[in-house]
Amino acid sequence: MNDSTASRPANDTRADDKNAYRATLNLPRTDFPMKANLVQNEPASQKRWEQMDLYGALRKARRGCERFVFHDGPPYANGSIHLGHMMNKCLKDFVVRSQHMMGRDCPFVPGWDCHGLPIEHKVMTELLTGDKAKKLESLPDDQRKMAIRRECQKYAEKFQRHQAAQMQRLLTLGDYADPYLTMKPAFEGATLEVLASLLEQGLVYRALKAVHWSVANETALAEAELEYEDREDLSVYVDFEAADSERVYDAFNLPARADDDDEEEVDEAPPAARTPEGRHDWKNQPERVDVPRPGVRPLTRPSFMIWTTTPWTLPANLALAVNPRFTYALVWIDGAVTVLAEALVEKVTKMAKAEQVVVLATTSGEQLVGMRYRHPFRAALPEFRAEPRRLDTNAVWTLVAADYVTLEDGTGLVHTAPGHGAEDYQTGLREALPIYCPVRENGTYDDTAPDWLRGLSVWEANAKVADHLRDSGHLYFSHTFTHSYPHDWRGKSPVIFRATEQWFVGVDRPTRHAGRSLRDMAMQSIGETARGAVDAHPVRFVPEWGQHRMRGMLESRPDWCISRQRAWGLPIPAFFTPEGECFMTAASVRAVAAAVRERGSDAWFQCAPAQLLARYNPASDPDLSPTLAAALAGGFDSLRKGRDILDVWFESGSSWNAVMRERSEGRDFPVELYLEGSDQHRGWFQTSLLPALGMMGRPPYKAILTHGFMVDKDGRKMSKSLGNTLEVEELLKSHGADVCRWWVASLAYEADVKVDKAFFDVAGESYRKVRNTLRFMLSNLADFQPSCDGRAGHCVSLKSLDPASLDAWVLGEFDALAQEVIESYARYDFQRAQRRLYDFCSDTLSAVYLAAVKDRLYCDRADSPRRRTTQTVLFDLTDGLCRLLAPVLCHTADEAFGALHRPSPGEALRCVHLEEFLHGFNIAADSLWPEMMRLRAEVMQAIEHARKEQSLDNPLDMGVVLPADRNGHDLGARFDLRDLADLFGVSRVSFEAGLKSPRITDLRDQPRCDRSWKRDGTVRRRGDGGMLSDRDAEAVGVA
RNA sequence: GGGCCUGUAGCUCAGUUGGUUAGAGCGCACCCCUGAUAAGGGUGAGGUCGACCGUUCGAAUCGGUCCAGGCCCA
Repeated sequence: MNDSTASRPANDTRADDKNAYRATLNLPRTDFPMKANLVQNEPASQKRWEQMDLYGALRKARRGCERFVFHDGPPYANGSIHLGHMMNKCLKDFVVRSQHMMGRDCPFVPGWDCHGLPIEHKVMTELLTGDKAKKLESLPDDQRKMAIRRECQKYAEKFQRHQAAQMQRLLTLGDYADPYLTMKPAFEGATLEVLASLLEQGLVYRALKAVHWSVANETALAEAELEYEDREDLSVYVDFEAADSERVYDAFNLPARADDDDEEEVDEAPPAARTPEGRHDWKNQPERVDVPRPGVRPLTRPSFMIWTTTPWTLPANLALAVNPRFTYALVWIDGAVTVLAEALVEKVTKMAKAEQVVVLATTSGEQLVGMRYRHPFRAALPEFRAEPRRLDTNAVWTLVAADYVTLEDGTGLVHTAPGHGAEDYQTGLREALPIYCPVRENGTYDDTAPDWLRGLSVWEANAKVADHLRDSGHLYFSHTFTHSYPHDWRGKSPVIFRATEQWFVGVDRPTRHAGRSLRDMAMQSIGETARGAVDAHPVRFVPEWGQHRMRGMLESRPDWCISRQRAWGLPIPAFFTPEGECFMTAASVRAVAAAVRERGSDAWFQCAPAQLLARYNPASDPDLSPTLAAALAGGFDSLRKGRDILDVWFESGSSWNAVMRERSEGRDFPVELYLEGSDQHRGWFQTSLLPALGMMGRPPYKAILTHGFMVDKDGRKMSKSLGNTLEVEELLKSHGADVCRWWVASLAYEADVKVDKAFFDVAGESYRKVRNTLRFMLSNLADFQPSCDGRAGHCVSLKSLDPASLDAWVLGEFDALAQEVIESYARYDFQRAQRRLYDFCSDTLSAVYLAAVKDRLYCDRADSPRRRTTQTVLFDLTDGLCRLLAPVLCHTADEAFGALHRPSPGEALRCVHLEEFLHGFNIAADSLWPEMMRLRAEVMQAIEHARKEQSLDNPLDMGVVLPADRNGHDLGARFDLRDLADLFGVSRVSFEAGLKSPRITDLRDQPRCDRSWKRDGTVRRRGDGGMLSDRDAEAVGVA
């Protein structure tokens, strides 16, 4: 039993040999290695947890407990995980594991975003570089799309598996056996059901939107499918005549002509003749016009000059944009009066080689807003189709304000065609202009264009329009020039901007929820007070400023365009009658959703309309218009399937329905928490919020937690081109998952996070400190048998612990630690938890408690009550500490936990992840301990002083005399002097009344114990010939 | 250009409602131990709190401007 007495010093004659009694000590030993070897050992933990089905076991163990439902935002199934994923997944795992350890039932289903352009783009690039391109082109549309879709699916599956493996290598816990994938049939069906619900409420509509359009391929293109190449184009400067000359001159503050009695109007003649280059040929005019003087109102009609490199878009011109903050000049240029930005007058007139330029007046752009003008070759507007939004045809052909107008090029007035430009489109929406596009899919003008352009292609139209403008006197100047222009990445053909029919979710339309709009509901749900009532339980934002961010975005967001013209995605199940009428009702979508649940979204491309609508009955569809009802009466055979697919954001934004509600039969809605990067305020947080509000009337989450982005050590963004990125795989290979997790836990994640290789070395250092602390405790429990399951063991009841003892002190410290760490986990303040845990290991344990109890652990008789008490404390501390560390250091905590609870033969290894937190031991430490610890700091300084002044190096050569009372505290009577000596690392301690501060005494003339090396005053020569203190003599068994 | 956010010792972070000489840890320097040893312990030096202006008896903290950086837009 007591093996320390088994052997005696081999050569007890050499009393000065410091190692004489070494063999009689209870020195630490353990199999828990100092070197973690995480890279080798973590996969073993991973395998162990898989074999015991840790996730399933937890589900079972927590069944019926309070539920904490946490929902994963799906990363895109493309490439390897990067640092951002690593942080995100670690943070999520801290939540999952800490909630479990708080005793909650916390299911977690990892998910992947599988559809969408990036995958389709990658796959198409591969298909096109191979020799399959020709074959693909020759296939009918549905078959071609199926061929692409099959490749995309393989690609998505491959990278989903790849990323899942990487995330598991990060030791994250979740239902990896059954993740959610947005391309799974059940998910797709559930997404369509969300769409049906919005459709049912009239929130989904079809309208025009300007998009990049490939004329050659007759398809819309995404930004990623564009390549910019140089192209030569015709650049034109065009005069748009003002409709009301006097109003323009008023805006420039030119005094009215009081001397003209007859209120002579300005010249109504057409603009002056032009030179072949388009300049005004004022010298050759029959009646020469005098040059007006500055400040005097001219008699000629003024024009607004614009510049464009796409003359073919001029037929669709509906407005001119000015920047309200710029100064505009009224300029006489060779016989004509024109308005353009003051700063550009010189540039423009020099370029056109103008001969006579006089600035007559200036005014601010703001003054020009609202002015009307005449279109240079259209007298009247075409009929505009009724749109599901308000149109203001009075706004057509007026000057509007736009802050994107710059002074870099052109004239400071921007030709605006809402059907042919992104900014133009936005301006059009804002000003309630029609989205007018007279260009057909094949790039030719339709019948609404002027007759001299009808049927012409836009590329031919450029010159024609310029000629027409020149002939009519509206062309000021033209020249060809080369610029970078978007081209179709496949055909390399130039792309145009063209308004097309798209599907939208309207955010300002009344829903069935008390008639409130999605926008109003969204504002209320995030606790926004400005618009009226606040939700009883608004979404909680961590950190709080997330609410500000979301508010700003919700306030200004336009309707949501949910359609894309691609192959790899979930089709929008709209049909078209032969007459071109669109057919898509809630009931028809639900019928298609049923088919999709069975066959996947491939069904759309593989089945005939009649099959897709097998579960649809027009007779019982309340949403069917009379004309549609008539069209469908004869069956579905004549229907054509729509070619749009859903925005992938709509799919991931429906995951609360497709994953959480479906898997829990509706119970898990709303979920507790969404946790993503701050970019998701516009992304997933919002695209989840709107559909959920529409369908369920409330947000899908109770709280939103956001984290910042990874930047390099200088605070710059990380990018491959800057070469400042780090690979997760390499970090895992060089440091292991636990060190990476430890690092993530240490972050102030709400702001941007600086990353550098060196930071992981630092994290590794502090990890080792924690690990060594655990190791040291384990190594002093090698001979300790905890009492459990009724078996006899060495545990000592801690109930009777002296509150002034070191043991009571450290247990009190643990209680405070546990409380704070658990609270921090609950608040998602992992940084605080990590810090407290580190400080506890490094300071409370390693530097103070363990250093102090070392002597009794090594030198006391192995089964002395004092040693066994301390071992009991060590055991409990290690147990409690492993649990607190487990959510972060999931491998190391489990490894240490296993080493602590050594299983008997045939017994299963205990897993810390199935345990719960220990909230503390309820041991009250003496209230004088804080004072004693302050005293300790002073003793340390005094010791340091003694080293320098008295050349006393070894603290065991010192004694400490303490003030018996301090600040009214009677210290002398309470504490165990041996505890205090150990606490200071000296040989002995005494108290002295009236002393102000600690005093160091020199004990070098006192005998030293050969075994404990202490000079405690009881050391004398013993029966075995050695110099031993009383305690050590007893431990060795000599008198 | 707009919205939101960040900026405290070389590095990572604390600093409660504005109130004494601004605190930790890492790193660094010096020292101790050699019975936690590719460990452990002690002491110490480091900051005009991004810059400037203002409010106040008093500002890292409140207000304004600017600079640098990030996310999302344009």
